[in-house]
Amino acid sequence: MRPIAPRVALAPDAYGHGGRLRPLGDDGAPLGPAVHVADLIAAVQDYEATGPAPRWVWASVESAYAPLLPTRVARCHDLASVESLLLAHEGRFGEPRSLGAAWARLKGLPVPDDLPVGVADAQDSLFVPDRLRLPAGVEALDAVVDVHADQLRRIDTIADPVRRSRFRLLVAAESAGGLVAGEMARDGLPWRTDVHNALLTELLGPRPRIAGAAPPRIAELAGQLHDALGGRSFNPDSHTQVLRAFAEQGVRLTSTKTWYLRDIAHPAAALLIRYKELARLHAAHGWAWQDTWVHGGRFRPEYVVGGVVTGRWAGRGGGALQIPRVLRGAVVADPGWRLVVADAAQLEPRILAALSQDAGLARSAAAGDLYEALATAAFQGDRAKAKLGLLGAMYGQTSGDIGPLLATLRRQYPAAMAYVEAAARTGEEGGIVRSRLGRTCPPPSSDWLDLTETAGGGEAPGTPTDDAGARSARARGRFTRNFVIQSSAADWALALLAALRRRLTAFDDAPQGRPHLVFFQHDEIIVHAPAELAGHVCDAIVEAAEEARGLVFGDTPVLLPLVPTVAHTYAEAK
DNA sequence: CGGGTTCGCGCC
DNA sequence: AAAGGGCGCGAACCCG
Repeated sequence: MRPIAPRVALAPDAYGHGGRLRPLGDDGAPLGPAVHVADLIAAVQDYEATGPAPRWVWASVESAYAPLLPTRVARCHDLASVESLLLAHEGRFGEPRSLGAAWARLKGLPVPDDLPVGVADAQDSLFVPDRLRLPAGVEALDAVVDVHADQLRRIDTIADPVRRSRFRLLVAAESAGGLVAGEMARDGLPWRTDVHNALLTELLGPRPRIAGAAPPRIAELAGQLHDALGGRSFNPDSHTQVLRAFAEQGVRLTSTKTWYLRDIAHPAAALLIRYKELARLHAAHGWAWQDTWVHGGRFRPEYVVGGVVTGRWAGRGGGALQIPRVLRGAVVADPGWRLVVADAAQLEPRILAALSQDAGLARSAAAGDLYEALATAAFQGDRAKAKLGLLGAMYGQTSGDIGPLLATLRRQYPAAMAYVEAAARTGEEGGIVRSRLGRTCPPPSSDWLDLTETAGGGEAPGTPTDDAGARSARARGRFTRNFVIQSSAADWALALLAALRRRLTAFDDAPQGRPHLVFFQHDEIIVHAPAELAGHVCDAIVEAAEEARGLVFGDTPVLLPLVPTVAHTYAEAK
């Protein structure tokens, strides 16, 4: 018999199917000795099935959860993810986050760098245990126990009880995100290669027999482009050659950006726009992409939880978070199954309303269409202006005719505007800002010039150095201004994912099959579910969104609606 | 020749 | 319709 424990530290063996476990209390202190089990999956299943499921404490999803899948666990504490959150919170942004690095810091030993991401996938010589970066002779489980206790202690040092409990929520949500990411990477997104091929053939012509050859439609456009620009041969993919070809026709371009080309009267401009569209589709999501990334009817990208400083996820390989709209018809539910697609409408302005507690903006955010309500209240019913102004306020836009819109917002929604402007000022002055749950932005660094040096350098106003310093200060102000909103939106989305994942486990034993998350992109999710359960999944989504709102923002009138649609294909849902 | 940078565009 | 924030990625390009 095993002891009941609120937490269990887990470390798989370097080889084989066994591993070591150690029961822990909620304070991280061991409740008993470490035990070795020959069958780690069976041991984990036993814990999960009998008694309250513990919180598994492990080095990382990659090292500990991936080997367990498809066995699922209810909750975990992911040391690598939490180490990142804590380091940033402590003002030590970017230090190595592996178990070995955290352990070495704790013991006052030289800290190893993290291995670059993706290396283990490319090189067989790098086993998962090596990625932990522990010195030889140190038991992984002992390091897990020590680092975990230290992390709990560091969390406890957050003095303000509200901030401390929010940070604990962030830790739990980030860890749950790791579970979701691991599961989604394994399950994959349903992807119909026949539909994808039909779409490609329709747009590009038949797949070229010779690898590397341009598809017919692209070759044809390249020919027309040459003819339109004087017949001289040039590479339409080359920025500089395109500029030169246009110049030879007497058209001086400063850029080959699509939006810029739209205003160019020369007939070659429209051809180039179309060429670029199709060439990009072919290069980024064409047949070669499909060969690499789609197998067995599933697109299997990797997700990197917390891969973006704001807490958004990043993708690794395959452009998981950039599926082009024209290809969304290829995402099709299996026969007898449905896609439940849900996205959070107008999430970021709603997050601003909740963060700033601006009474007027909150009233608008209590409505179904925030921009419409905002327009009625302050912009004479002009929805476009309301949207433009609010987006400009959140992103720090200064150009265009936005000045009067910002002035209106400042007058009508002083608390909301003060909130983003305070964040911008903090960033300009070199300070740091945090999300609602405590995710911390990076300090000024190589990306932004050293502001203090510029400010204190005795430069006269108007010198080039001063201009550059001021420009970079404003750039960082725009970053921190957006950070507080984008990262708090990510907090909510992460809490939502965790809540939804937990609700979906209620259907784990459904005879038709288990509904599962197959896609997550910032403010949008897709659940693949048996048709009979799609309605229940919709309910679970709505409830999870509501739970996340309460967890992250407490009692707020601001709605953060997540609207589910049941569909056969992703394209249909939008 | 390979690695790093720039540009442009896909997504939110 | 773009512009402000955040990304990944591919092709071209630059450099040692």
